Amino acid sequence: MDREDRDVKAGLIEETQRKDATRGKASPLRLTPARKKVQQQKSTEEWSKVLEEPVSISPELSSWIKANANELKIPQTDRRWAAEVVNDFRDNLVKFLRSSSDQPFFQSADFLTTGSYFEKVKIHSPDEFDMMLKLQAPSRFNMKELDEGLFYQIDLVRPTRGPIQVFLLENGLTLSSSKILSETFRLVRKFLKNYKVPDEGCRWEVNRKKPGSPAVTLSLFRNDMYSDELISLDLVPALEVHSSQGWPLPVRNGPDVDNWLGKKVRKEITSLPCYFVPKRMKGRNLSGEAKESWRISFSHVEKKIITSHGNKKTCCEGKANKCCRKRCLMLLKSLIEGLKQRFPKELDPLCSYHGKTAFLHMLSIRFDDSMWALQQLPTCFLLLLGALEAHTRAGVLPHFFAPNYNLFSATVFPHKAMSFLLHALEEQRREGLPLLKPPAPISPLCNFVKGISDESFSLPPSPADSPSSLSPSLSPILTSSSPLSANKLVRRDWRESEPCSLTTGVPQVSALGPLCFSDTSTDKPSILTAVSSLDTALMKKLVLVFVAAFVCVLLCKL
DNA sequence: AAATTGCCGAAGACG
DNA sequence: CGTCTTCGGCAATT
Repeated sequence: MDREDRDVKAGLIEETQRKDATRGKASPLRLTPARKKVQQQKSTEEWSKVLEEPVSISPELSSWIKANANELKIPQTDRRWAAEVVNDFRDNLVKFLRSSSDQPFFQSADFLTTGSYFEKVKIHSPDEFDMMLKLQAPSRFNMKELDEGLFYQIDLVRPTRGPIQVFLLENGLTLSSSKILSETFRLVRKFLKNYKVPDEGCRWEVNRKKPGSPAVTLSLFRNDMYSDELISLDLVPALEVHSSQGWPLPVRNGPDVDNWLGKKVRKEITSLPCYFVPKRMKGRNLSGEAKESWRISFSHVEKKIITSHGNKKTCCEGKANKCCRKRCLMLLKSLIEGLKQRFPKELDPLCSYHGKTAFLHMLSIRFDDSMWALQQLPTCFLLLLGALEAHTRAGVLPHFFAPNYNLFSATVFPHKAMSFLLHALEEQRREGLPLLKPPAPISPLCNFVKGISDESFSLPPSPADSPSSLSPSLSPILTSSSPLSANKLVRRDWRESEPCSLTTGVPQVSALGPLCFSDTSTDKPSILTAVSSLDTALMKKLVLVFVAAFVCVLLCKL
């Protein structure tokens, strides 16, 4: 531990020296355009704090962060099975849409894979997938800004008789986001009627439409009667506006990446097409057009710049140049998930995109690869966390591509939630980041269960084998009390029973939750996994209750 | 011209 | 640590 700490400190000093010596000019944190831009966006003092205050970091905290960073990867057995199921769905849906004369506008559809799984920053388990269903725009559009560069009304430049016609409002020009979305729902449902999942033990279900969501969300279940969601897949129809038309005016300049990725890359980025997803603006009493608003999407660009994130070409080439950028984002996502899991109601407006946005801003400011050396992961992560804290404190988090849009504005992120988040973040920092959660204190019971399922069902390497290896880790042991996440499986249940977690809050679970999932199927592997997960769940509950009772007794005696 | 093939980089697994 | 493998992405090819 001492050694590690020395390494970290040595790394820090080294970095400082290099910065001062080899880049004789001003420190990047002072005078660069990026810095100036940020200063315009938010208070100077906040950023000075975030970026210049030396981060003091205890050896314990350092190794805690490192240990957690190693717990984020997704196991290959799970990944393999999930990839097979998801890819098969995708390929067949595309085939279906192309051959579907029923809806000509969707015949040109193609997939664009986005989101954290495909950015290789998905953590813990391949249980969430995001895909955009690209829809080719047949002609030119007027993109009328509705809200700070993020929401638009989309009108055809002139009337058309093309297949897009059925998705226009009465004026014959305005493209209706709700009509496109409902049609996507209809087509997906129609597709599923005749679609067979490669793993016969499973089925896809279309979730109910959520107001304001641009996605058709599908859940993969095992065929047991009370099965839990194994995979959630977001399918978002995305209108592709051809690159020849350029990005809409409010975002025309592209993101602030000149120092980090270079002007040339920014040009390349803005010459890509842009996409619009059928997302309604938030707010009551919207006008007719505002109800049909579209949100501009940069998922494809985000994916590009996260996968090729280096300031120099050599970043992450070979072992010596490995950087810790992605690991930092993964850690931040993990913390955000942890916070949301513990405070589902209070932190409902918080999502991983806030973390991603803070991350992107951070990359554009701390642009040099040497600042992200792998050994400096704890420092870098704490800086990133500090940046999120600063954004929270200021109530300002500009969208990375539409900087006039504040993701932390009170209309989308209520003050109450904002100050709760600030408190929660400060508390996490104070307490040494307990919600990053421990490096698998894997309970013996867990191993025992896993051992059983692995050994007694070492089926031949067939589709049937994979789910049984996936299920134990995905089993629904505790479910959150939040209605939003109630149907979402909650993994790494032991987090709830960590001693440290008891200091920050009572686990928000129903003590009888697992009983609801008791399962009476005839399928062998699923019986096993259901029962074993029930066992672990009950055991953990019992332990928790026992500990609580013990504490009570102690307190009473005092 | 839809579908197959091969190549490469990223990252997990394993010794 | 280094090596092997898998997956995703791309484009050439048939």
